[in-house]
Amino acid sequence: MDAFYASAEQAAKPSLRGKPVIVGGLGPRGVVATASYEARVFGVHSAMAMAQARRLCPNAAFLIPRFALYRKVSDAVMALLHTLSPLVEPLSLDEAFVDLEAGGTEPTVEAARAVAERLRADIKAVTGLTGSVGLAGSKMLAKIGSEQAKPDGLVVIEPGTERDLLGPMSVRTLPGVGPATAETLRRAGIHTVAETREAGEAELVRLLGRAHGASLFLMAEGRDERPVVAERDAKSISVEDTFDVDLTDRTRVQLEIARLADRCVRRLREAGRSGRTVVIKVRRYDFSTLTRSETLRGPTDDPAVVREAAARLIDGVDTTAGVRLLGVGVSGLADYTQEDLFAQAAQAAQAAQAAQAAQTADAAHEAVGDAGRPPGPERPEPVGEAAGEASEDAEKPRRWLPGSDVRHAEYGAGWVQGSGVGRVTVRFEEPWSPPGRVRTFPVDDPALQPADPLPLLRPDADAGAEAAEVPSGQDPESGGGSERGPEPGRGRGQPVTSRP
DNA sequence: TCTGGGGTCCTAGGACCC
DNA sequence: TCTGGGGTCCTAGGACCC
Repeated sequence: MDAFYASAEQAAKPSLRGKPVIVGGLGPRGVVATASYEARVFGVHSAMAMAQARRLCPNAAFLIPRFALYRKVSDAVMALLHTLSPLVEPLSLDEAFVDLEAGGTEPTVEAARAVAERLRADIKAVTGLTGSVGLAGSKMLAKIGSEQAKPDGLVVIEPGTERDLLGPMSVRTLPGVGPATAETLRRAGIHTVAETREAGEAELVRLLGRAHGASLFLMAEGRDERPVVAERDAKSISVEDTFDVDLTDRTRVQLEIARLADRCVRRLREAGRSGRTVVIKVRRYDFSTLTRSETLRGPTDDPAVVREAAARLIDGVDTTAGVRLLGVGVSGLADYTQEDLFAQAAQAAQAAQAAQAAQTADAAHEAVGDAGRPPGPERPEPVGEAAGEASEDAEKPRRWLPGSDVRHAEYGAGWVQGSGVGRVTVRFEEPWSPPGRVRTFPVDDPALQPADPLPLLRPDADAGAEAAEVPSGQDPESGGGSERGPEPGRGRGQPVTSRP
């Protein structure tokens, strides 16, 4: 998808079409997630500090990301991809590899091009947004092609042309070559893909290490045999927060670590997983970053266990000079749910009894190591306890973040344009309306309420029975990630979501 | 008013084991 | 009693990607 978040915002907010839009963190330490093409003209790009983006392009619209919307659009696009092949490898919300051969597309440039053009039309019809396609014989070249195709284009890299195409390009074009690798290569006089190739595998391995050097050499030659792999299981789950102001108070640091641990476990449980290694991450005032980890005897999804491990780990870290970021993660994931862990705990207890009996009989023999132990929870707890569910703050003051959806009792759907000094400014428009007008309210105006994102395309009465069957009464707590829009992709022009 | 958040993979040293 | 050669696991850090 082209400038995905920014394009989705422009599609949702008619007044922003054709204008610079910058989506990202709006706090003092925010960075740009996506800049619209109009904003890129001013030099704004992803990962730039938001402060710098504001200097470069002060008249842009600055918006927080609305992931619930992006996820719905993404689901719709991914569903279209799955109609082409069972082998779809998502890289992020807005990008995926598709193995067309595995989907039965005739292996000719003409057939592949036809499939891709139809896909691009379908994406436009279903989401209202544009996407770009790279077609090639490998993942690396397909990706390079799709970047050349942006925005709203299609590029085919024909077999046999790969080496000539890559030769003059910057080595940064190759996947896996970032700032550090590029600098190492630059010092060795290597700037282009052709020079990388000429350096030879042995030299690249000497410069970059075994794995990196060897894979870079293959890529530089245009050789990339990596298969398209559908739905890989996550290997770790983590959460982290950067604070607007550095934390120095030790008790506050401990409190935040405990909160992060709970959030991390909540996500772990939502995924139906448990993990064995707990990691904390600390970024200090000077941006130096360290991690500390502890591996438990068995996987857990118990918030108390993760909280306690994280607390032990932060105990060993000096934070007196101030920390700007804290994180908690879990790796060594297993597919166990809490119920499974229970069954296992019971089994482990039985096994331990048996082992003890055997050991008593066998006392003179060599000791039994931990390796023989079946995995079990570090500390089993009743399933129903739900210790992770922190009590919600009942009366949090409402925060009106720019870009977020609202509904006014009288004026209808709109979005927050800005807020301050007790007032909030709302623009009332819908994705299918003309640009709307702005009104200002007191921040605590009861007529103004947060709302769910509207679909990007107007729900169409002619969309047919399928759309009509979508359950009405969209639930107000959508956006939690579990909700999925109605299945798209079965008919052209069907909206991503449907509302009553 | 410098530098988010969520991931993956690789390297390297030490412990430990056979 | 001058002391090899694997292999795995754990920890920590770093590069890279979107």
